[in-house]
Amino acid sequence: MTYPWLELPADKVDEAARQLLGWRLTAGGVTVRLTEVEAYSGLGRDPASHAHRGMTGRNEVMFGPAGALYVYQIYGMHFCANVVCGEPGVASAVLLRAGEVVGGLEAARARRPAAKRDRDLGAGPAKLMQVLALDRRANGTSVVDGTGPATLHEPDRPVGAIEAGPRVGVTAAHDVPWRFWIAGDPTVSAYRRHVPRKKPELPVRERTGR
DNA sequence: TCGCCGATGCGCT
DNA sequence: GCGCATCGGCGAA
Repeated sequence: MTYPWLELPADKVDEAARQLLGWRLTAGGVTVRLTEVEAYSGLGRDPASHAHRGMTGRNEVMFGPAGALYVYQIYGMHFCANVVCGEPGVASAVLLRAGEVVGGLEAARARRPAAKRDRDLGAGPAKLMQVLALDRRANGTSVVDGTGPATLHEPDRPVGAIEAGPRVGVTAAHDVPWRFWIAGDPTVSAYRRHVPRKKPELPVRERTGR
């Protein structure tokens, strides 16, 4: 199989994100059709990118070859995955935000008992990971050469219209419309602007003077 | 449907 | 020690 987005240079990560819509990710006996993604630039000018401040132990994979999964843990309990794009040395990546379960429906339902409707099964970056039974062990594995737990396959039907808007849950660079989704798809969550978690009121605890 | 909130681990300053 | 590219349950509207 050929992966056109795999060949795109790092500065075209937004184009890679668009191209990834409609591709099918298979892992753990479940297949998901990508309906919502976000681009993150590795050029050093994207403050929202995990790689914005250079290479660290966590984001190391982002600096490697395209086609690898960059998996990170968020809020201590969830995992999210990116597909690394662009040439090695530049940390561009595409976050997988949502998808429609198109294979292995029973397994998907079993893994996400909280989902009330099938369209909710993969409607979120961490939900995708749950449905596909992927976690930190998938970090650094390839989705293009068959050696990893997850594999990407080209779309089996036309993708149709694509829409774009600001990225979700991102504090910085709110003006960049680098979230892409398949227009009208029910698995795409409504956009919510990032609300900084309200800091709990300063502890009213009196200084005990001790 | 929306908004708030707690859960919970760890990377990074 | 702070804050996070989140999710699900709850109560209010």
